[in-house]
Amino acid sequence: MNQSFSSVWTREPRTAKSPTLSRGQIVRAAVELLDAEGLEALSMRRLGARLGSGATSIYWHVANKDEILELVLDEVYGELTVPDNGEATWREAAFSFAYAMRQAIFRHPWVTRVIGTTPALGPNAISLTERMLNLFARAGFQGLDRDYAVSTITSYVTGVTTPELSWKAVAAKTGIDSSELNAALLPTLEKVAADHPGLLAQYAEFNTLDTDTMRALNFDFGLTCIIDGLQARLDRGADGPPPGSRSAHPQPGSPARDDAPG
Amino acid sequence: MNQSFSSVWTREPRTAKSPTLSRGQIVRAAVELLDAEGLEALSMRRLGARLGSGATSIYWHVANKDEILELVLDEVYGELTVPDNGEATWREAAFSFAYAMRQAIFRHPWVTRVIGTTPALGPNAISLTERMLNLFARAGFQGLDRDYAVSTITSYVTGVTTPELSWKAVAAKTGIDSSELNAALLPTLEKVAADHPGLLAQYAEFNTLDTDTMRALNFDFGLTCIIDGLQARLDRGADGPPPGSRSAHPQPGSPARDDAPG
DNA sequence: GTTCGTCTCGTACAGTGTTCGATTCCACTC
DNA sequence: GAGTGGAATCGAACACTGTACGAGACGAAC
Repeated sequence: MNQSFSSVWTREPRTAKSPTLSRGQIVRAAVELLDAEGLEALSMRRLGARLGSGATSIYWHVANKDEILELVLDEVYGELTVPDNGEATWREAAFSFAYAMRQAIFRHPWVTRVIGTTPALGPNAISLTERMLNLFARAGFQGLDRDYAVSTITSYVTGVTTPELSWKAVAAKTGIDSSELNAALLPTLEKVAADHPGLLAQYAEFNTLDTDTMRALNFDFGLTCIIDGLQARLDRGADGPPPGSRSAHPQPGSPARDDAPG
Repeated sequence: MNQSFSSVWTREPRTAKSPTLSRGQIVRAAVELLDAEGLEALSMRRLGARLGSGATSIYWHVANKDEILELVLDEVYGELTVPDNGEATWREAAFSFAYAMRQAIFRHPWVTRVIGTTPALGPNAISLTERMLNLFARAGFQGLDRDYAVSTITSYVTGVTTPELSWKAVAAKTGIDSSELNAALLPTLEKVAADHPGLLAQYAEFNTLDTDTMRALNFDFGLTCIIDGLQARLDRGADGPPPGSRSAHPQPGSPARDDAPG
C-alpha cells in the first residue's frame, strides 16, 4: 500500500540541454497563456501551439498537466519578496508583504484556483516561507507560532482575494466599469435579497463607493485586524496561556475530526 | 455591449411539477457525487446516470454545469447557522461560526474549489450574510465595517482550510494515516528544502505532532488573532481613526490598481 | 556506419460540456 | 374519445480535453 507522495519537486528534472523545448520555456509560456486567457484556456494543445511544437512533446519535460500547474504556481511565488530585517518593523514588513501578495494575485488571477490542488513545495515557495518564518522569529514569535503567523497572513490574503477576483471577473465579462459595478448589480441584488430588507439597506450604501476602493478598504480592514491580533499575542508574551489552551472558547466540532473523502 | 450579469439566481426556475427530475433532486445527487468522489468526478453523464436519467435531460432544469456548481455551493451554505443573539457573546458566536464553517468545508472538500468561480448570491448565502451582519452590528460595528468584519472571518476560514484540504488529499491518496503524515513527508521535505537548514530544523519539530492537531492549532491561532483584532478595533471605538486612514502604514501598491484580464 | 539515448510528434482513445432535433408524456379543450 | 400543445426526456453529434503509445528524427559516441 502506501503509495508514496509524488510531485514535480520530488522528481529529477530532465537534462537541461534540450535544444528546442525546456521546462523553463514551457512554464513561461504557460504563465503567459494563463495571464492572457485564464485557467480554462490552458490546454496542452494550445500550450504546444504557443511554443511552436506538438502538444505531446511537452510530456517529455513534464509528467502531466498538474505538474505544469505546480510549476507555474511556484513561478508566481518567485515574484514575492519579504522586506529584509532592519529596514522596517515586522508590522510594516507584514503589511507590505500582504499587499504585494494581493497585487501578485491580481496579476495572475488564476493562482487562487491552483492553490489548493496540491501543497506548495517548489523552491520559491520554500525560500519564501523561510524568509517569512525569519521575519516572525525576529518579531518575537517562537516555535510553531512562527509557522502559524505566516499561515494566518497568507491564508487571509488568498481568502479575501478570491471573492475579489470573482467580482473582477463579472466586471470583465459584462464590460461594466468597476466604478459602476455596484450600481449595475443593484437590480440583481434587489431580486435576490427581496425578502431581506435590512440587507438591501446595507447594500444601498455600496452605491456611494466604487467596487475597487471598497474592496481595498475591506482588505485593509481584515489585514489590520490580523496584525493587531498578532501584536496582542506578542504583547501577552511568554507568560500568556500555554499553547493548546491559548483561547478559552467552546469548540463546537472536534477539530481533529476527519471527514476526508476516500 | 454591457451584456448583463447572469446567474442561476437571476433566472426563474422551471415549474416545479416535473415528475421524474427536479432541480432539488439534481442538486442533492450532485452533492452526493461530489462528496463521494470529488470535483473531477462530477460530469453531466455521471450525474445523469446517478439520477437514472439521460445526461442531457439535466439541461432542461439548469442552464449549464456552472449553474449546478452555484446551486450545490448554496446548498452547503445552507448547512451553516449563526448563533442567535443573547445566548452568546459576539466573540463566542464568531468562534463557533468559524469552527462550524471549517467542519462544513471538511464535509464537502470540493467547495473551496467552487468558491471563487462565481459570486455567491443564493438564498442561503444571502440569509447567512444577513445573520452575520446582524451579529457584528450587535457587537458594535457600524456601516461598512460590519461587512468587512464578516468578510475577514469567512475569508480567513476558506483561506486556511484550502491548504488543510490539500494535505488531507495527500494523506488520502497515499494511504498514510494523519498521525504519521508529517513523519512520512520528512524525506520529501529534506529533499526539497535541502539548502534551507533553518527551515528543516523547524520542520523537524512537526514530527512531534500529528497533522490534524497541528492544523487545528494553526486554525485556532489565526482565528484568535482575527477576533482579538476585531475586539481591539471595537475598543478603540468611534473616536478612533476615521475610515480610510484607519491603518497608518505604507501601501506599497496602489490598492485600486486593476490588472484584471480582458 | 551503426547504435543508443534524447527528444519530437501524429495518431488514437476515452471522456468532457453542450446543441439540436426527435420523441414521449400528460393535461387540457372540443 | 380525438386532438392539441407545451413540458420533459433523451440519443446522436460536435468540438474539445488529457494522455498512452509508438514511430520517427536528431546528434554524439564507438
